[in-house]
Amino acid sequence: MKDCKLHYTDSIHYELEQTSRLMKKVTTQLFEKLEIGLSIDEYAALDTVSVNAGICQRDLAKLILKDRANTGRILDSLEQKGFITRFIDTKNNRLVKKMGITERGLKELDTINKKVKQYLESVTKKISDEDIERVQETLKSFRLELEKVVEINI
Amino acid sequence: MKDCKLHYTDSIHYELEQTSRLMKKVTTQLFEKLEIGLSIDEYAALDTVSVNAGICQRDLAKLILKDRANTGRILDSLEQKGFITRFIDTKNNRLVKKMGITERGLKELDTINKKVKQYLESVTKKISDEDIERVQETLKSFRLELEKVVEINI
DNA sequence: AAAAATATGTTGCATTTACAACAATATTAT
DNA sequence: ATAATATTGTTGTAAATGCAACATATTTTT
Repeated sequence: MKDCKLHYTDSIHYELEQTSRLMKKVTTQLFEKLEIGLSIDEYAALDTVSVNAGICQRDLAKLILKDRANTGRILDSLEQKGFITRFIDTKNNRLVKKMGITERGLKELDTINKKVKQYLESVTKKISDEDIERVQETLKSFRLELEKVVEINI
Repeated sequence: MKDCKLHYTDSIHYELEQTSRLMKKVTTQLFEKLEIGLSIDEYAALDTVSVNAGICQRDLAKLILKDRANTGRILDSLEQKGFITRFIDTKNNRLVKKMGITERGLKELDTINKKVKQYLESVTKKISDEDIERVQETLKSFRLELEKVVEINI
């Protein structure tokens, strides 16, 4: 049945989407099993805020690649749980909502990282660090190429 | 602000999810621009059926990694457009819905492939074939590891 | 033979997600 | 100075997605 043409299930597009989808599933299940009170998206946002203190919402949206609407909603939840604080400030003379992680947020982040670390490592330990790194680098240049082509308006 | 811990935006999880999301966006925009009358998911299903004649719905769901419900809906659409035919058959003595691609479906698939090919190649041409292949292989073993861990019930 | 478990597909619903429209403010162009 | 454009965030809505429940039929267990 197979011919020499490149079919969907043989493409890098397929491999990427499937792996990414699976990874998300694994992580979601892990978060549920460990009874972590945050969604993965909330965790990703919290972690990103923790290393980018004073970032504004739109810039965060670009980093976590959600649109502005969803980023705002995720932050609402994190703020309501007391893990971040938001404050009005200016960036290029424009009013923006900046944010920072709270003490409680830092503590929570640390707890989650400790809980999750060994589980996530068990998934990647079968693959050599070199391979992981190489994949990550290639993916990044791939992603940067994609960014040139895609029309995003965040 | 950065410390030596591995943060979300430095992880392979991040790189995978972002690249995959971007790729989907690029492909969706491409399909719209070229006025292709199928969604990417429909295209993926159609292409997969074309190389797996007589596959049943559940097995297809496993390949395209959608759940049974969505796979059924995608196939409804493809059948309604006349690109596949479905028929009842048995597999291990159980009644299943099998399917095959129609003449029209084959023609459509060919048209889409011709339209899309050069555009998709332009995205990956900046990256060497070796790198692409290596990434694909590593992703596959990564995905297989993930499959051992995740609980799927399709 | 009856009951329990398994395989397959469909339906309904709740969540997630993206996109468009809007509001408010600041900058740039005319 | 006034109008047009750009930046940022919020709200509303429609589409996609996954999950649980159901329906049907078959196999396995008791």
